[in-house]
Amino acid sequence: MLPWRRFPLNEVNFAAQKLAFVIKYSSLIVSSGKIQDCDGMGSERVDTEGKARNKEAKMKRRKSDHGSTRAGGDAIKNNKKTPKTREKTDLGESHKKVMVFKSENLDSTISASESVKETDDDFSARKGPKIRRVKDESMDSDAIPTESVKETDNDFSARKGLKRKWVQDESMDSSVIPTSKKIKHKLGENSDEERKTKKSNKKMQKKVKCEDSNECKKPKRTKGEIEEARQLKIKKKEEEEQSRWRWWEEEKYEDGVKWRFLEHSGPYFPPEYQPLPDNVHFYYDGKKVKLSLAAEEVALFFAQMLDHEYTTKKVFRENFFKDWRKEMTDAERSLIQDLGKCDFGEIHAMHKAKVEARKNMTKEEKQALKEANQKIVDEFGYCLLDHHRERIGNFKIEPPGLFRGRGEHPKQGMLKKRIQPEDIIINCSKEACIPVPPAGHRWKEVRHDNTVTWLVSWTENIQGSIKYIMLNANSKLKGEKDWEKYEVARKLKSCVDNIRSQYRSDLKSRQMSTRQRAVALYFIDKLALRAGNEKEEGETADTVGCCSLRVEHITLHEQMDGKEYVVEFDFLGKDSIRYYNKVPVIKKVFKNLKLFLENKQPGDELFDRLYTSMLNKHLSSLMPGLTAKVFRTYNASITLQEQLKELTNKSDSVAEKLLSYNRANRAVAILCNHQRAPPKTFDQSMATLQSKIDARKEQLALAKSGLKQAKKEAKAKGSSEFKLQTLVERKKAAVKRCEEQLLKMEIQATDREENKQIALGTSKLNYLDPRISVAWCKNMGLPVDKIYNKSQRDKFAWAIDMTEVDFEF
DNA sequence: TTGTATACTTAGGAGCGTAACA
DNA sequence: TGTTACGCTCCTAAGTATACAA
Repeated sequence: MLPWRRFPLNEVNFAAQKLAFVIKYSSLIVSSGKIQDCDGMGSERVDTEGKARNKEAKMKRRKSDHGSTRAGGDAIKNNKKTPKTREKTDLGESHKKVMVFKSENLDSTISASESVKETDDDFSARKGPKIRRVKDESMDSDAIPTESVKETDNDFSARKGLKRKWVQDESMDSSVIPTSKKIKHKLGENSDEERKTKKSNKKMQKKVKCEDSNECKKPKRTKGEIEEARQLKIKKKEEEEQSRWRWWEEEKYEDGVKWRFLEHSGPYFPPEYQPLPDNVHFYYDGKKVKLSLAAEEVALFFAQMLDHEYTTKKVFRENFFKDWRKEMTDAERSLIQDLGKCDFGEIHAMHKAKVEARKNMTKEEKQALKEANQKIVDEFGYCLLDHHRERIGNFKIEPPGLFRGRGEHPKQGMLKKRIQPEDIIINCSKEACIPVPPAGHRWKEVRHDNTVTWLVSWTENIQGSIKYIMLNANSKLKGEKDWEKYEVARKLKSCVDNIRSQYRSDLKSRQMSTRQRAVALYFIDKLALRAGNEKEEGETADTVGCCSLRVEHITLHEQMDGKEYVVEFDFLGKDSIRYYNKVPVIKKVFKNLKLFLENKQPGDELFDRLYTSMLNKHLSSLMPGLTAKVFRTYNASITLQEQLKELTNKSDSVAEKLLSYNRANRAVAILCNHQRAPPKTFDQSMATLQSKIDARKEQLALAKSGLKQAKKEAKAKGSSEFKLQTLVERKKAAVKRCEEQLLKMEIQATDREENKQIALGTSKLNYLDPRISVAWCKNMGLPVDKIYNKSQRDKFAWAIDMTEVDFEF
């Protein structure tokens, strides 16, 4: 049976869930929908007072906890501070029994002999005075034997260890580096030209379309021309391959040094604001008002967004109006007091017309625009890093506009100010040509720091955070980091069993903070949750990760859906994406969670004695370089590898193999909760596809009855009738064709439905060791470009080049 | 020791171009 | 030939992790 057949159309809504059953960690199903609008759930549940209280209490505890380590453990503090909790720590009869961990999945790491006993004594010890004498040894780095972290020959760190002392290459001298072309900053220079061209072209546009439609047509290419183009493509590919910097064959610099020579053209600034044309007006309270340039520009930002839901949100409108008024003159400010009385209609219409015009540009206009953009890329889009020309990822300064935070962001609608050269810090080599600032301007600073990878930085005004211009994903600096990331994750593979044993035994630690750490680690490992750093309140949307989970985010069920000890998670994670999951956990985790919840309000922190910094410090003591994030990479990659093994056969067709690859990828995306908003036209396109399927089914039925009829006639008139025999053959072929088309459509429908809310790209680009995919392609006899597009192949060039068929993550 | 700054990765959406299809 | 769906690129927000200064 083909894999897709496992999910017939009428069950596709459950496809993602079903798919999750084939994942090793069967409890990882995320059966949620995505929250587009954080309705009551978030805001109702958020007990802001509780959060503030929480934070303060946590801070105090942080101080006392540090002290308590010396004083004999935080259990004492716990007793002092929360007597009620202490009274309620009787975990019942079950703790008198010997507990044996279920031997499945993650749990399998604990053997029967390792099963943990937890008796009332343990708890009374935690409660009683004895604890005062108990030294906290749980943080002892010896807990995991260092021998367990073995390095293999191909280990990255081993490679690091073999570091060759960097010999100053004479050719790196700035005098030898070809001087970059004269760097010229054209603050908005292009836009004028473009606008003029567009204007004149616009007039001609319809004429050209009607009169010269024949000229616009591409002349049909001859066979020779097609072959020539093919050869050219191959040649280009070869050239590209030859000119590729094979940095993975070179030695790394000493720690911290990122480059020896760096030269670039600086950032590309967005065009200056162009005032509204005379026939476009803003109205306040029904009266025409001519705004100052600064106020007009901000009004345009708002008008441009009128079709977006953002502009209907109270917070967005209030923030916008507040910031807009700051840009107004005194007179404007005293006049414009109510956003509801503002009429941006004409400005909005002008913007829409511009968008429409851009869509309707002629081929020539589009080509001219493309060339102009290419020119900008050529000038600003590359830098010289050591000997090599590297592509820059984001060389354009972010244009001003209204801040679009995700979810219920308290700062949405605020004005994102225009960045000036005076805000910009340039980073390049001392020997390099320093980029020239736009005429009449100067840079904030020029520095020469080769321990960082950024070329340009500035501080944005919304959150006060620093923005950077860095290299493209296919660059050495990014690739090397990526490789290193996967090597650390691979290293975790060799010691994950020990780490799991450790946190399992920590589940019955006498120290509350150690228990909390153990439960958090259990979640991070089992569910691939993010660490959950602390966030400044009121600065961002109310989202959480593992360590910042609050009481309101989990519900405990002793029994649920026929399973024991189920934890129901419901919270907003990164980007305000909802995480909803019902997970059976081991009894010890469940009991601990019960304990952590005691005497807490919904807005209180679940892990009130845990910080990501503590957690990571502990993890790095278990394995160098280990942080919470590494578990996500490790579990994602190992899941892909296992799923590929499970789902694919060498005898499968190419289509089947690719479907299996996507399914394995999808399993990881579900694990990591990578969701996307269903495409706007999803229902419509599914309906269209379904009607096509129905039509095809009818067609098939007709074809089948036609075939039956033809066979009947042929039989009646005898097999010698040649014409009738041909007709039968033709009908047979029609039926076959119909069936194949139907099959194809059904696969398409299933695949589309399964992918409705799942984003595969994020895991593919950030979590899946590319060497697994490359080795799989080699094993399956598939070209890598079946699974990686051009830019992905560039990003993973190191993996494509070095991976052998027998690679194991 | 703790808060803050900094550097970097991870993330989903918008918009555009193009392949597939009727 | 026109329409539609989808893949790709760009954009920038939102995380993680750590270095550093008070």
